[in-house]
Amino acid sequence: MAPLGRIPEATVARLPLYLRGLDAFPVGVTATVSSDELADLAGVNAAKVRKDLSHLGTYGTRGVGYDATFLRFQISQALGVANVWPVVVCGMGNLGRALANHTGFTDRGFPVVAATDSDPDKIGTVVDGVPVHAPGELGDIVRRLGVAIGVISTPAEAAQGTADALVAAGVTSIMSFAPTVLSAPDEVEIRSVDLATELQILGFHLHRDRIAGDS
Amino acid sequence: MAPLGRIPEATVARLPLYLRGLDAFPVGVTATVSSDELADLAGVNAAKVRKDLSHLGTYGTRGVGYDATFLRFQISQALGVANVWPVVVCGMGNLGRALANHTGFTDRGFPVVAATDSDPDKIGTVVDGVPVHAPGELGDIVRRLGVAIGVISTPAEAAQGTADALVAAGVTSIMSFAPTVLSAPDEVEIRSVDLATELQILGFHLHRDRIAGDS
DNA sequence: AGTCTCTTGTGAACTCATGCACAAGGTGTC
DNA sequence: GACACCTTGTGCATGAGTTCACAAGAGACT
Repeated sequence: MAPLGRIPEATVARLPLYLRGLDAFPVGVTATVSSDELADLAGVNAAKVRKDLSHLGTYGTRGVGYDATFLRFQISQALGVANVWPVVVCGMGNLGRALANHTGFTDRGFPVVAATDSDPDKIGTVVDGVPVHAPGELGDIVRRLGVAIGVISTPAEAAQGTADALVAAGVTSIMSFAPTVLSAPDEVEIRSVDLATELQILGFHLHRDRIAGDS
Repeated sequence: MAPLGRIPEATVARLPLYLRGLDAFPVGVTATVSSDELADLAGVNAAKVRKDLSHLGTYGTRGVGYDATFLRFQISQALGVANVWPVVVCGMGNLGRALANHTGFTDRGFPVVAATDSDPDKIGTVVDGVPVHAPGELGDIVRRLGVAIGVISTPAEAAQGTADALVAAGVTSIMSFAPTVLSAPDEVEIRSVDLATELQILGFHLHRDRIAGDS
């Protein structure tokens, strides 16, 4: 009903999952997919799928399901997948190098076009096709290569400075792996992924289960 | 008031952030921290901090704040941080290698004690102190080394098989980086982190802002 | 046409989480 | 001891997100 109202954050976070699930259907072949099937493919439940898709104004066919091709188009449209957003990786440690070389990024429209690192031995080299520059050149890189997203994989101490440099260069989307809080203007979108924190959450449940077992 | 009731999931997810924030206070020195300060350190607001801590039955002192040392102890207790949970990394590609070598894991009580990979050239080698085994040995590794958590950093195609093997070996906590949905029994806790999905969410906002700008 | 079966789209209840606002209860000062 | 000043702990209102349940439609078969 709402052709393009505000899409809830929770829905936005699931749209990529649906898109990923639709990869199970070959392109060019007409096929229909029900909310039930898509729910399985995305790992959520059917009611959520239907409500989420209703926010896109996507119309499935009652009694039949959704046309897989058209649905893919609709979700791609909403997510802006057609765009290509160049990425710069800041901090070429173990994690940074893995990210720079991550094929899943380029495949989905997020080519890593450059990297920065403070190690003089790395500056000027090309790692897996990605040129490594000095942190001071960040502003220049962003402007020259049209970088839209900055990935921070520096040590925690350097993270805020890196974020500041990215913001100063006009980057408004940041994904950080540094285990620290970053401050930035409101218009800058920051997604923070702390791997150790994720493990601690798993650890909490293990701990709880063990206590529950000791009865 | 509630010495140990059920702690809401949202609170559990923030406890590691508080713990991380408390690192700003030196151990052994008595210091007090207010909910306001801790909120800044963890990147949330003060009301949330107080409500979260109230779930632990933690008592701060009105007019003063929380004793940093005691608070650290309380949160550590709740999270079960005293325990050490050995981790096995499945899939030693770029990402797997970075994870196996990630100091943040060992530092927080999650030592990577072994890894698996299907590449015959890697099997039998030791990468950054972590021995690499064949996937078939997974069950044996888990039992022998007391592995509590499995990290899946294999390609998507191999992820489900790896998860099945982990579950069969008795692992009930899995962290997956594979871009696919994993199925497992209910008692198994799975945390899925898809890096490309995270970028797509950032991309959505960039896309939206660009459209909003074109007016 | 009528009926049966299927699946969407959505109103409504419900759960979970957030944020406000303030009383309760400490500390320190005069 | 009284008073001023803090900061916690929490009741309550608000909001976001999830789930249920079912009417409304679309196709298929007779």
